[in-house]
Amino acid sequence: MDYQFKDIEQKWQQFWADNQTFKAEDKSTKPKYYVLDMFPYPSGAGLHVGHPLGYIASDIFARYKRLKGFNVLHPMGYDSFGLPAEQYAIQTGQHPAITTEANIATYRRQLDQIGFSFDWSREVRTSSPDYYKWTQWIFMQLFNNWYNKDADKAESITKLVAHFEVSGSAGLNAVCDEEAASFTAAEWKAKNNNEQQEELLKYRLTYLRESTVNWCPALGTVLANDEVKDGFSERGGYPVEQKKMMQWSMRITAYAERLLQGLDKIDWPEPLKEMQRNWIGKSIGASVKFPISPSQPSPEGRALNEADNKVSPTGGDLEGGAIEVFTTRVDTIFGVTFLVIAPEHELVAELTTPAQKAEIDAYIAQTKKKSELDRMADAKTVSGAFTGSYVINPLNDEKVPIYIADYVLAGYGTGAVMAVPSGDQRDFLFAKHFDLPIIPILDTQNITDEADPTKEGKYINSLFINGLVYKEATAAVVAKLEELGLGKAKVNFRMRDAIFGRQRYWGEPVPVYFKDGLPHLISESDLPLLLPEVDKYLPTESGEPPLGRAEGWAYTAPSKSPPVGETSPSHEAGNYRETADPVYYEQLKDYSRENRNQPTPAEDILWQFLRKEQTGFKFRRQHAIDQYIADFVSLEKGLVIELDGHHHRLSKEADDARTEILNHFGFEVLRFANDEVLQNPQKVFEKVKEKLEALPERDKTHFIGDQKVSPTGGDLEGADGAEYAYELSTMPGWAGSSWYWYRYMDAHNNKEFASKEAIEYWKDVDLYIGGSEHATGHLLYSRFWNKFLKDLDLVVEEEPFKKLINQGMIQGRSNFIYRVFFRPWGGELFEDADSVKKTTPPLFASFSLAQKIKNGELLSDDIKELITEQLGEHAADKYNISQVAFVQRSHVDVNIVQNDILDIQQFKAKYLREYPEAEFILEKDNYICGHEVEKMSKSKFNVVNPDDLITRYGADTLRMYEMFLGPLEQSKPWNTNGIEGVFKFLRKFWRLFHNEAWAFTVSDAEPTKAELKSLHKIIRKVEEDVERFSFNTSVSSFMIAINELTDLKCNNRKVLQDLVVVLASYAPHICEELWTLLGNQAGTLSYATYPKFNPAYLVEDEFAYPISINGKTKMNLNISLSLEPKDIEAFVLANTDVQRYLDNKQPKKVIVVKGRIVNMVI
RNA sequence: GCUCAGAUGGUGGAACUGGUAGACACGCAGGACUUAAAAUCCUGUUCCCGUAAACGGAGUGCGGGUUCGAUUCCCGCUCUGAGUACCA
Repeated sequence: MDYQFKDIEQKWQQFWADNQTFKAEDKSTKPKYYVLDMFPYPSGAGLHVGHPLGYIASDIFARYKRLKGFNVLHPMGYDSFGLPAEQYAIQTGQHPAITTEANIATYRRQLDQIGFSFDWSREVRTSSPDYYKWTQWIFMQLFNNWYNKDADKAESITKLVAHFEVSGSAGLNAVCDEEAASFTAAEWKAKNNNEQQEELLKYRLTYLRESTVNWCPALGTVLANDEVKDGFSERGGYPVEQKKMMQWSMRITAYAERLLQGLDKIDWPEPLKEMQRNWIGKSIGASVKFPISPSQPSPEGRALNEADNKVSPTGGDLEGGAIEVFTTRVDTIFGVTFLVIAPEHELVAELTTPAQKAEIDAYIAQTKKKSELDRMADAKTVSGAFTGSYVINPLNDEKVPIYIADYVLAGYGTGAVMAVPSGDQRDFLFAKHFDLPIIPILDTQNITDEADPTKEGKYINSLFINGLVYKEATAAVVAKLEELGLGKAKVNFRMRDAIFGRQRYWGEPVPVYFKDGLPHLISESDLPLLLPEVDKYLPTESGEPPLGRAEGWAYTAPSKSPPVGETSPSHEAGNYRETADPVYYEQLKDYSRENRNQPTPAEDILWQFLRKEQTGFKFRRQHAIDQYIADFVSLEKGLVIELDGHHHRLSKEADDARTEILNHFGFEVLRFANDEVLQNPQKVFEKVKEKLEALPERDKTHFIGDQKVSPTGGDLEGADGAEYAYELSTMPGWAGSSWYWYRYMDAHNNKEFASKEAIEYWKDVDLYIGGSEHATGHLLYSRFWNKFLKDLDLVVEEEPFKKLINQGMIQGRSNFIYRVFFRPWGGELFEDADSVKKTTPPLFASFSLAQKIKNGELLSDDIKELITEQLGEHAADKYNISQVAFVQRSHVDVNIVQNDILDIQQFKAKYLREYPEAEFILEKDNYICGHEVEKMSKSKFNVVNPDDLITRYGADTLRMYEMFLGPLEQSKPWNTNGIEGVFKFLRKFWRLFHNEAWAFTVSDAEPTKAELKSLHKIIRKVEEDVERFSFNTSVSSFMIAINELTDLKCNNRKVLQDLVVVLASYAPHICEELWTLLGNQAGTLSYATYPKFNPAYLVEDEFAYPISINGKTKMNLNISLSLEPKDIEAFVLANTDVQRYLDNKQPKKVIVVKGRIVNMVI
């Protein structure tokens, strides 16, 4: 029978599934090998032809390793939490779990038909409770640990508490928040539980802290740095802004050095390692404190500082009297002529003198207006402002002015730099602009036009380092600074802690509840904390994450009532603490602050009337009451004023519910429409005044201290089994993918994330294949979590992925058609030409004709001639051919184009409605399409679906063709054109086993020398190629081998049987079929033995030496390989043809490389 | 700007440690079979000069260098792609 790929492939896929052929053994005497693919997010679009590229490569490798006698773990699963399913849920109301389930089914079907050798018994899904139970469990371990720098590893929080109890914060070398306080053991013991918890939170490896985050309003969530590209969200491309919020973070910075060092020990692509190094961004330098010159720190400075309700961080006040900078060139300290601090620097207000205040305020206002993008675009213009204050250079006592400028970033180093205009180009430009001195500090420096950052030469103008060279000078300066107690050598990292919370629904719930505003872990026995059902997948009306909608989303304390904590810290007094529901307090505080900072125009106007007690009563705006944020409220009178049309306002019912609750808490609600306020604010103001006068004092009995009303209506007070609200954020997408490779080792364990034995057997991933887009996300976080788990002795390897390969991106190859228009004027087609489009029947010109029309080489008359010639006598009549011709290009579905030739029949059927009565002007009887390489996407009609190709050619052909396309790591455009060649090859291979009548026929004769040579060549070649991941070249070699054996008319059983094993990892279905036809037991091929290469079969006794003259090959001569160079030289020189080339002259020199070449110099 | 990767026929690409540049495949051209088309098979196919062949010349982004010999090593440059960016 001819090669019936469809039947064969279905048969074997069924067989593998039924027999669990690829199930890895948990224990084995064989050596282990772990081949892992980056598991996919199951998107609704299904797989396109680019997705399986890496999977095919890893599958070939896994199958090859099985043949080489390894116990191979080759699993697959789904990274099934994520945004698209949730966005879809928001639009349609369909639960993300249902969408995800459906998408996974599609993925599974598509993966199965490619014939992968995955061990599906170990499948994982990050969104399955069995799985995310352990993601939550690992989160809990992170919460329960801190980083001890002395031990250089994570240690239990109980150990930290023990340290505090014995010696307070003294002698502790920990990675922690900057605000961590110093205290003695006695002070520690004097703290109450909440205060202690608050302090411990500053050390935990996952912690809650107010931090500047990337907020994406369109997605309604924060994003990690690696999820933001150029100021836009990676998913969806929405704008991202900076914002302060209470957020969960992961203290990945604790591992910065280990993450950096580990890169040297793993076999990863260099560019990828480089990206991680840049991301970690280690710079070695020094920190220096510049004492503030005692002249005249502004007395109003402090009063003007709005952030009064914040505790000033240590060292951030004038008592210490110094500004700390970080520099990588401490040797240039004598060249410092000014200091620059970030506009957001905490000392700005205090340093600003009254005389400079206006200028500084204006500058700050100006920078605030600039978006991140503007700031980047503006990089070249110099801007800044003088504060009026000075610091003292500690090494030469010079008075140095302090400026603010936005080229200094608040988030890096200390947010302050010492400016050395002679050595740094930005400082140089700044100095020129503000006319500040520029002092050369090295005798080799040339600073006439620009800064010279050289380290060469000897120091000048630099007191005690004059005459020294760079290394000596740096050491001397650091030593001096240390002596003075004003500086020390310091290492800085660019990497920030990773933001961990997401204000979204479809993710792992954080196993945390809040008590007295502090996070507490739930009990381990309550894991998994299941994702609750919600009515909608949107934020609540008060702006809380979707989980805020879940009913009863609260933790029931397992035993007796927890001790009632102290009331809020004093600096919160006078705020809305007393009216807000304490459970939501922290969150509400953030949202209300955000709202205050972004008032709507109507709010702004109304506020002008209500502020400063103009009504006779004090009003607060964006004030939290219970779970809501009121637009304006008078607490004395209990009057809430609400404006409609604020961005988070939803429906009438919601408003009514809100009014009811507010009434319940003793508030009257007054509502105004935005337009009312905008059109007649005076009238609104009068109404407010009237109402205030009519109202009695508010009844405050609802809010007494921390005695609270539960958000769900139940009464918490003092009862056993009291309820505390759960965290409302969920975990980010990278949580589940940061440890999944361990779950595959022991996927069904319900006692541990994976058993000790399983981890000790499988250890780590030997080969990991995936895209480089995960360089600073998944791959960095995974290394971080792995190191953490290693510190806890839960895993055995420091690095999770020994070898990693990035498969290249498959780009799309779009095809274009060219529509011809005629109209009275020429040039491009604009939108206004719609009428022309509609009234003219579609006429398309083949590619090169279209080019000629575009270039004016083919005019209307020529076109008419072509139409008449190709379409008939009067065909041209329906076009306005007397007018000027021009063309418009549009995408055409690549699936109806083959080798750039358009299938006109299919086109007419497909585009019947869009282009009725379409006509085509052909070249050489074909319609040739234009082409271009673009991203593969639906909108470009260039998506090639693997299903179609499998239907047409089969999975084996697809697998081999994807490999044949080019080197695995290289990005390349998809082009289906060559696939026929691979298909022909497989047919030819099938043919070897069959006679003319397609009957299976093999001979049992002894193989000939030539047959064995071909066979062993390919045995060796595939071995070499697979080991170095050069899959494309082995496909070529297979073709060569089959071509040779076809020429030899080989149907020798021994040769063919080995050949089947060699090809089996590339084209498993056809090989399984032939393997059984050869008389082997079905299904044994996957665990057969790879044939042993025998070099004896490749030994030649002659070699066709290339004979070259002056390096140019002239001819070949067959010479016995037993001849030594001397004899070869004599033999070659004796040859008459050689003599002819030499013109009978004696060559100056003859080079003979045995088995390679003969070269003569004349 | 910085860092990294890359540049070879009409196309995808091969040439592994410096040793016959263009393997393998697509495409194209010609031919066989066929009433015809498809499919299949055969031959040719880097470019230039030459009627064809023999033969000759050029040739791996550009310019130089090392070498008997360079796609491969070194120096300088151009272009393309990726990452990153006032990081002190």
